Amino acid sequence: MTDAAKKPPTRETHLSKTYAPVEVEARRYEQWVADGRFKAADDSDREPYCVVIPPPNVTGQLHLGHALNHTIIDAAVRRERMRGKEALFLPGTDHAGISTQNVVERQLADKEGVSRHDLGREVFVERVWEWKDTYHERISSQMKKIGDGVDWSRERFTLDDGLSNAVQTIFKRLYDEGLIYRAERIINWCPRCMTALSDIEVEHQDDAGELVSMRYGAGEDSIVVATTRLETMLGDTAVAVHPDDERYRHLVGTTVELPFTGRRIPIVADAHVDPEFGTGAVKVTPAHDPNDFAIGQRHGLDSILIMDERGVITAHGPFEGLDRFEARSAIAAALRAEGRIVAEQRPYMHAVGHCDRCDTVVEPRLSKQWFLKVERLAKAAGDAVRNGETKIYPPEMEKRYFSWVDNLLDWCISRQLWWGHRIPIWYGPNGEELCVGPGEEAPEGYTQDPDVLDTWFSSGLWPFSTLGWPDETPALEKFYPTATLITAYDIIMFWVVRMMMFGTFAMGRAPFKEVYLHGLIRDKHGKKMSKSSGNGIDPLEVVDTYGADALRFMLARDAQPGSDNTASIELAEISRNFCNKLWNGTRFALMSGATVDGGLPSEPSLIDRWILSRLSRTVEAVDAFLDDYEYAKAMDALYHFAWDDVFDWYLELTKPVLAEGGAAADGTRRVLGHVFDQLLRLLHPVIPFITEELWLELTGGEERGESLTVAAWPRPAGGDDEAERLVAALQHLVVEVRRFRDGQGVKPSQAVAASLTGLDAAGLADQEPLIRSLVRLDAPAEGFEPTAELAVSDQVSVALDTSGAIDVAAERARLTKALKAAEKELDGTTGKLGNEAFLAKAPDAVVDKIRARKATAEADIARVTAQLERLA
RNA sequence: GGGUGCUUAGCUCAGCGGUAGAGCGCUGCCCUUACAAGGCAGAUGUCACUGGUUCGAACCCAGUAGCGCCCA
Repeated sequence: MTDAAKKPPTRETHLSKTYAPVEVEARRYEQWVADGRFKAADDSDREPYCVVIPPPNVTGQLHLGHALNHTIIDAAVRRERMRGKEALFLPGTDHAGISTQNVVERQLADKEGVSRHDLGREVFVERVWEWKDTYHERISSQMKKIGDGVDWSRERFTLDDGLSNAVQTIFKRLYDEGLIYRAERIINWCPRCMTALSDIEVEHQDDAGELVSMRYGAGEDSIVVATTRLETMLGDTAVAVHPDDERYRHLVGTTVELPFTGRRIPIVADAHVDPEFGTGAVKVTPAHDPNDFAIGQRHGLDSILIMDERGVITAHGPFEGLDRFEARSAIAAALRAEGRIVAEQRPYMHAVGHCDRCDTVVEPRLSKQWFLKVERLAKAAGDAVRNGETKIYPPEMEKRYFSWVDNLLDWCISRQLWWGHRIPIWYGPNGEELCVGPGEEAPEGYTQDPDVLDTWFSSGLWPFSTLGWPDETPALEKFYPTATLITAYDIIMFWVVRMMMFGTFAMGRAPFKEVYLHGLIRDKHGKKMSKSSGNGIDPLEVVDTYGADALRFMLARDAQPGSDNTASIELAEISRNFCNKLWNGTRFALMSGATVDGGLPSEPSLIDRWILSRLSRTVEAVDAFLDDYEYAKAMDALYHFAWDDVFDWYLELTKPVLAEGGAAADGTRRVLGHVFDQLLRLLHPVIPFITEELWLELTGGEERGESLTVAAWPRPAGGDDEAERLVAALQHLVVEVRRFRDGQGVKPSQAVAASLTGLDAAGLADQEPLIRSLVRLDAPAEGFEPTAELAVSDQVSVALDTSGAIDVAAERARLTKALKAAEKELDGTTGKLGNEAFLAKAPDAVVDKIRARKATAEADIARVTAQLERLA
């Protein structure tokens, strides 16, 4: 035998002693992009797998919620790429109309002291584009840092030419089908953003206001109404009561004088009035309240706007020029002076709508706006899920989806902004209205509607506009409908429903086969993370400190369908530790001569069979979990396989074998190489950087232009029950001996003479040298006199000479405890088996199991009792 | 007010009808040349409460309380 065959070949590695992510990550990402690893082809024969990114706001920055979202998407796409699909993670950003315009306006005001009106529309929009270009770079670099494997050549922006064309195209189609119309309605108006909002851009918060009851008119014919928005009384055009309300029946049809205005307003009967609320009489302000508007329509009442677009009172009279909240107090004072205030309830908690962009109290306001008629579109969007065309994960989220799609009201799509897609409607000199499609021109003398469309109108087209629609592009042909949409559940109504509506309308097919809705990120106290509450964790800081892989692993190992994620910096540290363990485990395997050359041995040893079986079971589990978006469970399975099976046991078990050298060592080195090869593949979708670095080192594939990004995803090779059973017995034996040694205060490094009996019967005879090596048991020398005997199982026992007095008390305490546990088990099982009803009704399998447990308990009691007696 | 979800070890969460689990934290021992960002061993629970169904309930049903989310 040559020296080379005898000694395990060790390998030089240039892997550092601890894992240094920052150095590895930037280099790897650049290489992947340079090698086109994330580029998808439109013309391949591979099955398509496409996920479009939920477009972040182009002028924003990524927070942990994005990091979670991107991790899940990226892991899904990377896995499918490894499974041989034509995988496309399609990136892009949206223009975020209101918030971007707000930010730029604020900056102009602060730095230059000018408003957008000073600059004019054209110049202002140019300035926003400059702003966009600057911030776009920030988003892209953040995505690169967290490892998003996107096809950068396909990146889109909601305001780019192609997507603008898509917006104009669908607008025209919807308009021509009568699904887009202009109407005067009560809409949500933000007096600060000075634009209309859709219903879902209004956030309701419970605010402490006041409920004021006041008397209109005087004497017999007077009536008391209550309101939280006192200032709107200037626009009242009626008082309404329920038609069956006896208290007011005599007043219906009469009029009452409205204070300050000199107007007489009618008292009308309307069945929608709740006679239980307040006095049962309500003031009616059709121009400033949706319910009042409906009453106004039914009774032919006037609508009087009393404020301008900034919320300043315009009604003639003493309150003109006051802000709406100043007017509220001024009117209260004036009413009080006239003795009209009947009651005041303060504080009065009630839901108040706020602008979700700037938190200003929203003013319901009569206004002429463009609307999308949603009934038909929403029906199709709902049906796509009902008939299984699109499957929602987790299924509980369907309820949330249906509750939106089935109760949708017409969508106000016009915004009084300059940053966005301008509405393609032109008005003629004689009041003509013309919708201009792509490539068409409005006639001379026409002027375009000044408003732009809601940002969500363009993001609703995202799954097909980004693939080239309305052109029939190869990309659209290949990748639509996309495989899955992955996004947080709080965006169902904003985005998911709208893409489903537009997708079914424009394409005739729903845009996704599956929708996976993940949770939100909260801090460790369960609070939603936000900048304002100061509990936000910046994902880029985590990347700089612990690495992108640690960030991704942290997020993925906590991602359970249907529940929110808790994040804290400690969790990132735990994940970093896992990466470091993986690094060192692989480094050790390499130094031990792990190799992927030569294939697996034809007759693997018991421990090799065992780890291959564990590997196969792990592959099966991981696949099943990932197919159901069970990331937390998949990560848990991998974590335990890696750390418990591979690092804690297998590496230790191979040490003596490899030190011995020879044919056995040669086989083990190949199994070792295979196990790490497969483990790194399994982990790659979630922690791509470190796995790529290690895998290339293991396989030497870099010179051959290989990459883990396109390596084949593992397949289960089959379990080995016998090997698992035998190694479990071996582990049990090892743990028992260690526990005994520990209890006796024997140092781990101290060798102890011992004889082992019964290994044959346990099927572990061949493993004796391995066992001795693991727990430092020397062969008994001549004149061996054991001082203690350990009954490890029915079959195996270990006699040891601990070279000194046995700590009888410690051992007795331990055995007594074991005895008590066994007795409790015996009691429980005996009780069950003595129960006629249990024997009669429980399934046979359960009864058998209880019988087996009883037998085990009895054997344990006998064994432990004997040992206790021997100790005495 | 209407929906909806949650309550399991100190913390974050799995388990969802047949021996209560994981990670972190905690205790003791160990710098055993892969890793102290580590190793070995160990302790830890009236599974929110009250009833019910069942041979058997953390798990199913009903109610109560607390917390959260969505919508008005």
